Amino acid sequence: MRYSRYFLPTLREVPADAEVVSHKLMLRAGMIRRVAAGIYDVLPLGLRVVRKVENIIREEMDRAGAHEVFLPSIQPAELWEETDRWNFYGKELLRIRDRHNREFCYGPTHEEVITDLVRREVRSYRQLPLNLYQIQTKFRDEIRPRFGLMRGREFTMKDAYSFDSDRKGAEDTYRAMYDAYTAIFTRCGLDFRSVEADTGKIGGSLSHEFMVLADTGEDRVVSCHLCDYAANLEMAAVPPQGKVDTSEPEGSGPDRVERPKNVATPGKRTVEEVTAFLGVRPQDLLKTIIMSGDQGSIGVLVRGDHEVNPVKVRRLVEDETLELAEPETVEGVTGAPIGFAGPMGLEIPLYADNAVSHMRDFVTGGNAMDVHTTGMNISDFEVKVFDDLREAREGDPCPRCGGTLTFLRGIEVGHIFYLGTKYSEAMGAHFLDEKGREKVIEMGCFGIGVGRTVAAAIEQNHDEKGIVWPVPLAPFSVSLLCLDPSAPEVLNASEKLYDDLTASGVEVLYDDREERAGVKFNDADLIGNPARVTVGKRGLQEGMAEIRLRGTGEERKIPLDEVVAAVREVLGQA
RNA sequence: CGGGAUGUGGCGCAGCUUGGUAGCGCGCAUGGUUCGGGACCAUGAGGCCGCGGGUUCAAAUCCCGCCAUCCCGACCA
Repeated sequence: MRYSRYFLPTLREVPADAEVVSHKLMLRAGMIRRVAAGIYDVLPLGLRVVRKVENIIREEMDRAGAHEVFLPSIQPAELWEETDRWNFYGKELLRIRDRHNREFCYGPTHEEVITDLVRREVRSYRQLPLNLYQIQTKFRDEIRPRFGLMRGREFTMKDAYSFDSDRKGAEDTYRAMYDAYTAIFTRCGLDFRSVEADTGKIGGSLSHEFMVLADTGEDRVVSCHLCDYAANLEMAAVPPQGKVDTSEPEGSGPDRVERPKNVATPGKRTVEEVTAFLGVRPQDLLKTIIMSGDQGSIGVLVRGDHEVNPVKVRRLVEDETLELAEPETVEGVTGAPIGFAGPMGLEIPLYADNAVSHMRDFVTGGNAMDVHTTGMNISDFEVKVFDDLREAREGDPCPRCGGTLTFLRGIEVGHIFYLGTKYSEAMGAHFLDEKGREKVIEMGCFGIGVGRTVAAAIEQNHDEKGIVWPVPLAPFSVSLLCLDPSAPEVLNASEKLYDDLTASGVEVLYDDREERAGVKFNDADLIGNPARVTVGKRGLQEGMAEIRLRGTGEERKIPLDEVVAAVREVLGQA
């Protein structure tokens, strides 16, 4: 591609509304432009990268036996009413009406549409298993779009939906997709981990996320330093330390040494304030967190130095709607403003983290303004269930092998789910098995954020000068710089190299512009193609061009007629 | 949705406090000199100052309303 005829508007200065590096660099490198909040134009250079990711995905999905389809972006409300998601998906679902005033939405995901297709066409076990995927634009009206393609409202996603005749088949499919995802992100040249994940609103019971590791990632990942255990922080299990122990403390009963005693703690609400004021350690304090949801309010008890993990609570209580309670709710339940809640005398069910069972003579809120209670013990209130309810911390033991957990940051680029029959049941997707019995189809769904993968690749691979593309994702393999197009010998040598490289199948961005050398060098660094070939008067006097690697900065002089071979060699190993 | 901030040529910003009809850097165009890491000189094009209303002889500047965008929290690929 001749730069002089290409649409590649690079920017010297960073637009003020970009925050993260990938967003800044995609704007500066002329890959994307903003149209509205969370909605972008993808320019030719950006599209080349997007296509590389898509093609890798296609090849691996096809290899895994999936078939590509193209589904509507506009979907009728009736389908969403069948699964009740028309009600539950909330404001994130962009709803629209057509001229007949019929209700539609712009698809944020395609379970309904695909299940509708399959239920109409599949009636025999002989047609299963079936795995259909799409690479298309979806729209989620995010509360807060940000970070460019990382979290847009309109975005390109690969979604695969699998249909199996039984649970075992579905699990086989799940494993096949897991392997395909591993192959995809490996081929993209990215440093990633697969982690155990929460299934969230999509539902289902088995789930992994694929995380590209980057310090700037929004997600926290825990990983064992000994075994291959890895999980999203919100999923990371904390093994109980010793047996859950709710025995009475020594000297219990009427002649117990410590009795609950109220103390004045004016204005002391946080763990730090209370422990400092009373001169106790954070682990001697019991935090009482009020959560409320559709099924009412509950109290969650964790040690003062621990944090509640809401995902674990929701799963234990089986109420997906549980959230941290509003201040008014807390006052209603405890009779005190936030900061003074305690378990004693509360009339809501109490769930406690395992570690709480080992606490003795601790401090809690006094359920009254400016009051805390000391000398508390578990026998002073009734805990419904002890379970793992807290967030894992760096240094916690691994739930699988007893190793030590470390924390990483990652960007979620893929998510795979075993769905079970949630959608097939709601929508009546049945088939007849070999014995003629009607059964419900087992489903799975498997997503990859294409644009986000591109952004994540940049987050993981850049320096102060610009992008440093992994070879498989680079828009072009080589930036060929003609430093002096007005000098015939330089121009001729450059043109010949461009022709030769192109003829040998190398993707070349040929900078033939009338620009100063510095401009070309800087644009090449910004765009980040893996190799750079420079042709200038200086080298040409010795019959040489220079070849330089974007990643390492390694540079060599190569005789003109050996450049093509050298480039191919370098790309193979870069 | 709550909290914070910002809207001025394509990009980055100043001007606003103290109203007098818009300026700087980059980019763009033309000519010249340059030419291996974002050149220099000269000339020039380009702006409903986010939108609407109000105050005033006069509004980018003061007042009111709206819109848009960005940042921090709850969602997700």
